[in-house]
Amino acid sequence: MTVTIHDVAKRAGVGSITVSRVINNSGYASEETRQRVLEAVKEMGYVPNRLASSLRSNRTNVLALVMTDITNPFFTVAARGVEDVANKAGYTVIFCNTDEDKEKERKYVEILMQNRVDGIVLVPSSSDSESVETLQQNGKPVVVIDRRITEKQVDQVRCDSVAGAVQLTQLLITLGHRRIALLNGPQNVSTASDRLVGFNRALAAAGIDPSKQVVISGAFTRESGREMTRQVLEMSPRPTALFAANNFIALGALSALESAGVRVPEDLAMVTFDDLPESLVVSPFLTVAAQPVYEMAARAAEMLVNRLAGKGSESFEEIVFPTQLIIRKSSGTSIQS
Amino acid sequence: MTVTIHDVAKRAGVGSITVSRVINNSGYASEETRQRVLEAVKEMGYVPNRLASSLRSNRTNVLALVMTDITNPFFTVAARGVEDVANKAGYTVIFCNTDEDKEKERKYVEILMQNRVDGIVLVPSSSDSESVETLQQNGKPVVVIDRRITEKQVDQVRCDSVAGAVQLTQLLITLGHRRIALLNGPQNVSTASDRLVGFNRALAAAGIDPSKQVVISGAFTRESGREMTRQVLEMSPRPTALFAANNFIALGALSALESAGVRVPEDLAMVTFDDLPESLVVSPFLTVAAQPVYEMAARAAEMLVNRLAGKGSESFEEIVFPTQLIIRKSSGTSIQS
DNA sequence: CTGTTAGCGCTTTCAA
DNA sequence: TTGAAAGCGCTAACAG
Repeated sequence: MTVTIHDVAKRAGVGSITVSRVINNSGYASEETRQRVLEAVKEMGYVPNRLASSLRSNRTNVLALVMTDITNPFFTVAARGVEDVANKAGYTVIFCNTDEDKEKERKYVEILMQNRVDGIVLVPSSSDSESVETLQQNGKPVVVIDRRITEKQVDQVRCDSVAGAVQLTQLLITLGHRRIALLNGPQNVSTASDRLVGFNRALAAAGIDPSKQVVISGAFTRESGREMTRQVLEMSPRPTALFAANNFIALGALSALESAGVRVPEDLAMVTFDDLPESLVVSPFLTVAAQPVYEMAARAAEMLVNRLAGKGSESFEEIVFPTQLIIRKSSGTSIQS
Repeated sequence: MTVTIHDVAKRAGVGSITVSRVINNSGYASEETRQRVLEAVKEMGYVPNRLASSLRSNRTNVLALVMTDITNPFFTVAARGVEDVANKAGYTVIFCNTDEDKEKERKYVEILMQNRVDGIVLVPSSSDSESVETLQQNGKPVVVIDRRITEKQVDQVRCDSVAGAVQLTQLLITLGHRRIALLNGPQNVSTASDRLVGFNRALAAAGIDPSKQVVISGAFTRESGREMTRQVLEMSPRPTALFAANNFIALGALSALESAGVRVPEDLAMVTFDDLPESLVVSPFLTVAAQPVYEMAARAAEMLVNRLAGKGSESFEEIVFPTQLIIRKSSGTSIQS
């Protein structure tokens, strides 16, 4: 029924291992033999069976990127970063969405291990994710990206969320703001907790009591951003500035503010983490701490590829990229307080 | 080294086939045996090898979505539609980006066949894509989505681009526009050619000579949208309305218009195909012909899953969804011509 | 430069 | 309800 390597071998009048060598460009083969084999392959419409090949060789040449939500432009850019590097190194990439759900993450990791992917780039759904442990126990190289994981020996690539939050907060303070609301992500995600740390640090350094500021913890979603913003708008005195912990929260905030007729930055200043990709924005307006997502993802993929090639460093690497402060209109100008 | 099914079998004191049955919930197994097997599985940290399983059973339980660009929100929504349905049916989904490149598409299809995925949802990079033929020759079920393919017997799911373009064009005509510029995608993609057909049809029906209208063919990208818009702005007499053939072209147009200080809709009216996902838009502004992307993708996945379950219809199905005209501000009000 | 042998880990087939 | 034997298609290891 299906054409196998043996059929091709017979047709070409060679041994099947020779066909294997020609197909995979491994080992020697005389030019003449090579031609005959390739011809037979074409004539018979032979499609190598990677399942068999991988079973035997113990390599699939497949990597996986486990992330929270491909719907977020942040991650779709990350996906391209991983894919580009991986493809160049001869790997195919599989993408998985965990929706910030620990159980979904566990399931995907299980499936990936069953399918014997060679390595994994992981955006852990929460700080106490057990995926790294599971994977390492099974001898699968992992690189954790974007978020920290508690007490784990593992390769990591991420941005300096603390420093980025400090920059954004300092900017607002410099502009005269003394009541700033932080619309944050879930506490159990390191990017959220780190941004809170940076927020507090900048406030304290400026002699402002952090405990008197408004900090709301929600989800990294637009809907949550709207909801948190509504809460802020009902406060009195109302904060004069908003610090959104990621792009989706910022979009939700903008939408809620517009509904309420609150102008940015005239009535309320705003800053946020994560820039939106140029392709999706008509005219950039938000003051942001931008993360070099593509580079981070590409770097993570490189580390993985290197480990698989036996070229990785002995110890685990931890790479922290700086954020870039981009000041635009949403943060406004100095205010009188 | 690795724990195999035999190791588990030995530990549980049963035959390996029994372990297989318990793991896959196939065939009979007494409750006692089942418990002993599951215990052994857990104790030994056994991870079934799907490569071996698939090699033997000739099923991978993996589907693939081959699309042009996951960076486009249109496709990220489509991805979720396929994934949700597929997961529910017990399949994992692999995503591939072709970047509208025929060669890349060919390569991915090749890899997917080598990996013996069970079926494929395909957004063909161009109307003359040969992927369908290749896949069908290898007995792989395919469902073509979003775009038509010339002269092919294959399951298809898409939107009625002609009717959508007619609606958008009619709206502009009704508002008094007589000089409309169509910023289109590449000619060899059916959604582009169909939208041109609808555009012309609506004009002709209104007694306007289509051949006197401005039609530019570019790519479905933001950069191309900018470039085409610049061309339009230099024309004299300048068109009074813009018809963008997809969301990225529209975003590029908006950006170019803003740079040029041209206001929408006051100075120039605008309509476009494809709505942007709610999560990415602060306040919807564009008048669009919206496509039910998620539903289309889900339907395509269903067809595929059904075929694989032997429940598909005898003949090939062709499902065409209607577009939904959503009138917002960008199309403006009636003008005097 | 080429081939033989064996076996990767699982499930199908048949038998009990 | 359970098991033994065979083999899916390929490549590692060795030999020539």
